[in-house]
Amino acid sequence: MSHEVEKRSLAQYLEENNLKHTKQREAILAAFLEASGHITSEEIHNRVRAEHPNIGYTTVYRTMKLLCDAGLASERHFEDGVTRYEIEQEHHDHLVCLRCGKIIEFECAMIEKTQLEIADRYQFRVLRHRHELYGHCDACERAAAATE
Amino acid sequence: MSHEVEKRSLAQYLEENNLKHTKQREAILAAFLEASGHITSEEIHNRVRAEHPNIGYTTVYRTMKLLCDAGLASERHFEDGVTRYEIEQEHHDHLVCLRCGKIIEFECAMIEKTQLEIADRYQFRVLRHRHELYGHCDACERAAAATE
DNA sequence: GGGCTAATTGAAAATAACATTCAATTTCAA
DNA sequence: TTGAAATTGAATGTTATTTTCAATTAGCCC
Repeated sequence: MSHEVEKRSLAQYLEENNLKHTKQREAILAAFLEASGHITSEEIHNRVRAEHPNIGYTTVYRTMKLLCDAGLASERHFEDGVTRYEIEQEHHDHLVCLRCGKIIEFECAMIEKTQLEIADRYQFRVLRHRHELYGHCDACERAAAATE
Repeated sequence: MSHEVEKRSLAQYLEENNLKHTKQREAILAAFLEASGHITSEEIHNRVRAEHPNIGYTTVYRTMKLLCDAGLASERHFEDGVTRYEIEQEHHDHLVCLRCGKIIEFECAMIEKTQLEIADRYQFRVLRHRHELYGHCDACERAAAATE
């Protein structure tokens, strides 16, 4: 059994908030963690149903919201309008391929630092941020070149 | 009459694409430009109706899409899930206040440059990007402090 | 272990934002 | 002016997400 840390973290959150520990919540957490990031509710639902065929969409939505509140997941809105969830951990930013949808993560301390300087200039207190570069990944760029 | 440049720009786009110049399109463009950025379709619709009570939502949606194609506007998806349009011009990024919704624009050549270096590292071709810092603006931060 | 009560579930219906359809209207080139 | 093609807007369709509500379940108390 993996994801012990996250399971315990969820259990703690449930307990602290007088919420109940259900197999649905456990299953959804597992499915989400196994998928390793940037997953939609629909994808989570599909994965969960493989093991637990009668867990509904609704429960997936609700549970993902709960995982966000619990600090285990966070919502992301890329430019296709569908909400995706990612594992809440060290902050990272994204390269998003507009052709194949591939998502690459990156981090850059220099940019993070510059951001804060800019915010300072406007007396703005930064709580979180998003930084996404949209374009074509290597494979798609080659494919596009080959087609022309 | 202001916004002459944009009007001419739209007229040119319509002509080049064998599209027609209608008063609805002109009115929507004017309402959009007067609003100065980060506006939703609904807000545009409200503004347009003040002058032209029988222009429908549909026409606003379609026209905003057209203005995007024409390069006069561009779509933005902040974290509330509603599409907003902004005037297409020099690229800039955003500070978004989570309390009052205020949106401040900023630019930073250093960050732009660093971005490209990162993309290079992944053989990624950047077509566009978004960079948003979410937090509290000065006024809201003070308000929050006063409440506590 | 059984009872109890509040939390949870899931199917269905509701909502919100946006897209499409289609008949009626309008633009504009000839 | 005319007529074909584009446009409009009301209504309807979609898609993603949320709410409702009756039925079920978790987990404390005995």
